[in-house]
Amino acid sequence: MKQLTISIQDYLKHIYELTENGESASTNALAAKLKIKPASVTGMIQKLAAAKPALVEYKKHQGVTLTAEGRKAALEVIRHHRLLEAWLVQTLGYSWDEVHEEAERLEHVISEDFEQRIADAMGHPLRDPHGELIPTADLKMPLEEAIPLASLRPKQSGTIQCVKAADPKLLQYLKGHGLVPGARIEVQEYSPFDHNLTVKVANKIVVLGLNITNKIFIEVNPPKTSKKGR
Amino acid sequence: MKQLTISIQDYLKHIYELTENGESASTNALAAKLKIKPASVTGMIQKLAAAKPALVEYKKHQGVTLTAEGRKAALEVIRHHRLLEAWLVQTLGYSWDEVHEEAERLEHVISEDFEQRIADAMGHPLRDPHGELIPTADLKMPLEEAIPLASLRPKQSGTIQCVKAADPKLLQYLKGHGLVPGARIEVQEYSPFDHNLTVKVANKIVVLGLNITNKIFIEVNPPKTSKKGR
DNA sequence: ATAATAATTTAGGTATGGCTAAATTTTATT
DNA sequence: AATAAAATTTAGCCATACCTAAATTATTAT
Repeated sequence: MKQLTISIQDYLKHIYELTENGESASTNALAAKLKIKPASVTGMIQKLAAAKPALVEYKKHQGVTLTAEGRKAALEVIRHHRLLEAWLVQTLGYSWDEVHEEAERLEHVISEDFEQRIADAMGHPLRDPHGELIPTADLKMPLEEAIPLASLRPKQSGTIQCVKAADPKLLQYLKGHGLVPGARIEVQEYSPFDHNLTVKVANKIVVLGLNITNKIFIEVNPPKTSKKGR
Repeated sequence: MKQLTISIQDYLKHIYELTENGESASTNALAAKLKIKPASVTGMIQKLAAAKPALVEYKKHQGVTLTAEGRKAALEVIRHHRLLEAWLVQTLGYSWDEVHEEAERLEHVISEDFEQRIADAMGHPLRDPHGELIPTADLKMPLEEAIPLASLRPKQSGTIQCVKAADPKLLQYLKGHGLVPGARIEVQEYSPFDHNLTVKVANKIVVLGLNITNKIFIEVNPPKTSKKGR
């Protein structure tokens, strides 16, 4: 497979993220995510669909999905990104709200050799500093067991696995409340009208809106049934 | 100063290297170094000379030199490159013949923040793994005291400071003979016709041609005069 | 000094990957 | 079903940075 341009790598990565839920990625959504105009997106996806091994599946007015080829390429970029984030945090003391931007540029230029060296150096981590799963070296995405905090209800508890956010301000805010991967969390109240959740983390009580609870992913503790063990 | 394209950064870096000796860089030499056609170089240097703060000084058919602006930009890239080489060798176990290519791509995308973090982490090294001087944070190139091995004659001795070579094969060869920065070296014979030097390094004798002795830079020991101290 | 050669520049072309404005579809509303 | 609104595509432009071929200028040799 030939070397893809940085631009194409970016398209594929963002298409991957938009299609993770199984839906196809719309021109507009892609344009918004890439911060370019929709018309430019149309041009590029036509090119990606026409490529010799097609990288995307595309029919006019129906959005795009990745082909197997395209997905491989996307996972390669995502693997680079997440390994880099982990590595920058571990070895250069970046905080989790600073790494994204740096990794965003480095992900396109590091060699496979570099990728392997940092993966080895870190002992092949499963997740990046935000808790996002890192695609394996053979480019398969591990299965995510965690579910959105938004789907939990009072009495349920678990451990934060992943925080899907990039905005530095938000990340700083979350860290300030102890809402980081590894933290244990317990839902205390649910407000059905605004979908706010009152939760306990780090021995403190916080009320979180849907905007936030949708971005925090939890591995849920088994419900305590009548006190017989398992 | 606005952000320069990768292409422009590369031009400036190579112009810097070609003009270190004080001469101007010819279109042809630049083209050879950049591995592009001379016609393309002409176009670009015209653009660089016409830039709002001019980056190069250029008169038709007379080659280019850097302006103060251009030199700053070149030194920034070179600082990135050399810090990265040192960093990759120190933390990821790259060997000195492997780092160049990787640094070549990374140098254009790392942030100033990244630059500072690795410089701090390494304690602000003076030289990279080849012994090349690293421009300071305020973009001044330290003065090189070392002189080419080619200019030494029998009885002279010194320490290798720098090996100006990028070709991996050559670098491996040199390392195999102990011709690395820090090694002590003593000239034993000089052959005036082919300019070969017979030298002693690491307790072994090697004969080196001008191609090599021009690339190894030595900090010379003071001559042993009659045995009175200094 | 002239001719041959080498170096450099000009002219015109290509591929990438953006943009705007206008045309077309699709979707939603009445 | 007709129309309004939104999404998408087409068409035509622009900048970057490379290329080839031809023209020009410099340099070198006779």
